[in-house]
Amino acid sequence: MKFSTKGRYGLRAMVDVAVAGEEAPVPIQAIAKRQDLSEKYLEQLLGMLKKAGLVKSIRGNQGGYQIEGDLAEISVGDILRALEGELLPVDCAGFEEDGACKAAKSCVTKYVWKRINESLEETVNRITLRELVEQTKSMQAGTWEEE
Amino acid sequence: MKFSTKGRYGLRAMVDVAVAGEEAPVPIQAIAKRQDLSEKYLEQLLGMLKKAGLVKSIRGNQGGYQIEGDLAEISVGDILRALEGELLPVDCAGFEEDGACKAAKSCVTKYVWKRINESLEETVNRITLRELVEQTKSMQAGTWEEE
DNA sequence: CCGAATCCCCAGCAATTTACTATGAATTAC
DNA sequence: GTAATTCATAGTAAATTGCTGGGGATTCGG
Repeated sequence: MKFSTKGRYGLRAMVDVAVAGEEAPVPIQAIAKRQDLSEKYLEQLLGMLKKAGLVKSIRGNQGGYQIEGDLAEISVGDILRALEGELLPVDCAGFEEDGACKAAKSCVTKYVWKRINESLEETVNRITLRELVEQTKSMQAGTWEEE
Repeated sequence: MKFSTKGRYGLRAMVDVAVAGEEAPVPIQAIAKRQDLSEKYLEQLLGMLKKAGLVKSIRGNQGGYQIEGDLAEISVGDILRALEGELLPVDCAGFEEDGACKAAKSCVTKYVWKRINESLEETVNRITLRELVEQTKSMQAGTWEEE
């Protein structure tokens, strides 16, 4: 029950692009350097984020990535789903109705997974990229205090 | 971001033992048959649950497993932690203070993981084994309706 | 139009984890 | 004593993770 590096690095990359890319597009190299991540690996993650419509890319010299759309309308859930796939903690749980699990009929654990999933979704969908950007800026400005 | 079969099968096994083991101890074979799981694999899972103090075992003929302690005081969180280890979605997140992550100082994603973790913990700690047992019994009796 | 800086795509691969299976010993009821 | 159990440890095939590498396509600046 862990997020992989895809989710972890990718979220950091998104925040980085959002903070650094308000004017010019942000090249992978710059993200890699600031976040201390592999360029090649970041390439893949940004590819996923692009396919999900969360960033746009500008090719060629002076190119790079920028956030696609409104910071306030991109949630952490969107980002993590793009990188990790559906966040469902298990495959059964009635999300796909047909018999993944023989015992489904009298299997109460299904409801457990459902509840876990709901609370997870609610949490990640409620946090927006905009919040994270603002918080990052305050931290960098020194006006942020550990909560 | 998925639970492994350890968590999924193990939780089902716990419910099974709780429901079937009110009088006599429940042998692995019986759990395996009812839940359609491998005996050998279940052996391992029950070993973990025992080490965590959630079940007790009676060896020898007529032996098997029983829940250790009060159903109302065993939470799904206890069970999943015994099987999956800590549920933390990532390694950083300030749960272990020292520098797992270079960027920690200005890394806002830490707070994201913290919030996810809190909501997950709250959910799993709130569901008790007792609830699951009661729900299972109603389902088996036919007095349970899909919600 | 050239060359450097970019993104883009796909293949490969070592290490780790997962989900078991196998073997055999120790214990206990009858 | 024998059959039914738990217990402990080891092995292992398949999948997943976390990258690395090669080579191409695109674009800007001069």
